[in-house]
Amino acid sequence: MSKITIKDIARESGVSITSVSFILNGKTDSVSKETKERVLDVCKKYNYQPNYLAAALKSKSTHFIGILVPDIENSYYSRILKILEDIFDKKGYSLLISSSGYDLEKFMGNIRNLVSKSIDYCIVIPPSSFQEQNKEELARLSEHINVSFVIFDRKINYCNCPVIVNDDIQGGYLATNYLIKKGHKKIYCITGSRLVSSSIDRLTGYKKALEENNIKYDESLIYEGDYKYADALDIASKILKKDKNCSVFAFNDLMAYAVYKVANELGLKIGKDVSVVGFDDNNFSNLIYPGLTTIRQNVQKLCEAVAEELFLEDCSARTITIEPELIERGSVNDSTIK
Amino acid sequence: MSKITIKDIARESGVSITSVSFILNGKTDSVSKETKERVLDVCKKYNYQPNYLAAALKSKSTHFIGILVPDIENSYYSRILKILEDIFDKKGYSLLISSSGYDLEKFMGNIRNLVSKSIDYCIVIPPSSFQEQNKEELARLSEHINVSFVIFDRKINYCNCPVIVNDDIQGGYLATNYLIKKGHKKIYCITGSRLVSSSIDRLTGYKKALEENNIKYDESLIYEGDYKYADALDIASKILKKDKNCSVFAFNDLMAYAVYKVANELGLKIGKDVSVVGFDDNNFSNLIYPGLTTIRQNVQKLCEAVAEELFLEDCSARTITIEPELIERGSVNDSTIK
DNA sequence: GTGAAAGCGCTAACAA
DNA sequence: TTGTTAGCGCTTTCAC
Repeated sequence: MSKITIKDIARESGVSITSVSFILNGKTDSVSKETKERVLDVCKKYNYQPNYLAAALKSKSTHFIGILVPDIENSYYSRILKILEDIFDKKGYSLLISSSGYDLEKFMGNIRNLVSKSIDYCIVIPPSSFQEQNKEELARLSEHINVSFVIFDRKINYCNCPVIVNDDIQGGYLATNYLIKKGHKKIYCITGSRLVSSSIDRLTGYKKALEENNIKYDESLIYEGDYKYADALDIASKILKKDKNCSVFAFNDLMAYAVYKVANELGLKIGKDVSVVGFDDNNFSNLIYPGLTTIRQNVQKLCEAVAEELFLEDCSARTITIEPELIERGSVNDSTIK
Repeated sequence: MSKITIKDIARESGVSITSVSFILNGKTDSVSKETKERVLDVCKKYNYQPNYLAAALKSKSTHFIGILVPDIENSYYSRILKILEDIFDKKGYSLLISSSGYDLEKFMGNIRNLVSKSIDYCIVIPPSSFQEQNKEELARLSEHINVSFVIFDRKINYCNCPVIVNDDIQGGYLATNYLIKKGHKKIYCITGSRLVSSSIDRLTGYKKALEENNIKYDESLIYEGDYKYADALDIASKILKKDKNCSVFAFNDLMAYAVYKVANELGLKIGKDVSVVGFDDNNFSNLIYPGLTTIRQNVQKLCEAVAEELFLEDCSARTITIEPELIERGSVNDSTIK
């Protein structure tokens, strides 16, 4: 019942604690083979599990990585968590996940909480409400403690740490250019909040594609959404009622689904009457009918970059950008072959 | 830079370590107000964060709760994680999440890993491959260590710990009865693996509803799926090609989406030509067109029950069952008013 | 090749 | 009301 310790193992195998510790930690150069085997046998016999805490206390390394996401339930973040868990598991690290729920207060509290748990590293996806003023607290934290930070998925350039993001400009460009090549010239946008960098960048990419194709940018085609389904429903309704044969670039898949819904209700066919391109490539985008053509961020690469930068332990400010790709499915009609 | 400790605080405020410890832990009865204030000031000044690890090592309680889920990315599990995180956060516990990926080996390895991290409690959602033979190892683990286990979401009655599950029999009954009341008599089923308890129970509920309504059970209407989308596509295709105006009870929403997809491809309308009821109420089921009528497990209640049972620390075997509800949307036609 | 011993930062008797 | 002190289980230096 009572947990057995390294002391018990040492006593049972008739060696010192030191030897047991060495054997368990692979520092086996200075230990005879017989001793090693005997100790290992005893460990197995008693099903000995070293106390991680005590080891961490002494060695100053918990092998815990804290990660702050706005919302675990969001499939985009849960995908990231899964990949990161996989990557770090292989390196012997455990993830301490904290869901800050888009709330800034909770977010800062969660950081403090993680830090007090002696994490070695910290991956931060800040809520969109994260502002310049919070930089200071983050900086103070990382100064007072011995934790390397990395910012992920949000272009925040005023923190003294690496920032890893998707190339949203390129994503916006890819989506728009695809629609143009399919013969669409009048392309509506449903953006996210026009204050957040991802949305700003996607729009920049949109404009770039138009420009390259000599299409004039028309502000009246741009509708500001908030990356949520509900609001996008209203916007889609406005667009489709005005313009039954339109093409829409939704700045995330969720809002693209709203276009599907409204089109269905109006008896319009996606991929024939109306064309939609999304952004994210949610799991569902391949299940829906017709499949949603969308921009896929290279989440795997993004996560690998996070791990790489983190272990560099170089907290100078820099931005790493990962290229997205276009996933072609059936939600866009080809009006060049009409 | 170097982390400051309770010792530093004691020295700076001119009191003993004990007093600081007491003040920080709210055992303030035996400390004068002035001392308390002084110490607190010093703590704030130096931005002191107590070392959680050292405290845990001494007090034998880490306030970590381990949780094993088959797959973080699955929205059903990520929903559970979010709710559990919320519940336990309020009680001052942090979740150590482990994704076992449906693989039994990895699952058992993860349990051992969590245990070595000195978790206080452990919530287990076993992979479906979890078998009687693993009971022993689980039992051995919980014997050698001081961790209370709870099994969640899987009816495994041979472990010596509480089991919290949704009432799948009732769920199956609710879905089937609803279809019957809408005038459907010939109801196809796409089940999960007929070896897992959830699937067995849902089918039991299905039969119960038929019986109550004097409809004969017809084995040829039952198709065994595996809770995945891809396979369900084939099954849906078989069913719909044979029977264009049918009604289907899919044992989860994902497989219901497959019915949508196939119906769309065949030019059949869900909610008019073909009727579907799902199970789970995924986020997406309200976004799809038409909305999917489905069975919603009361995840909140399920999670609350988990917390409650866990803290009871009574590891006697018992099963707690939570009632689901039917969410009516537009995927079933009313053939009584034809 | 092996072991004694110091100490990581904290808690909580016990003493004063 | 406050301080002294003995550990928690482990790592690691240094001596044998």
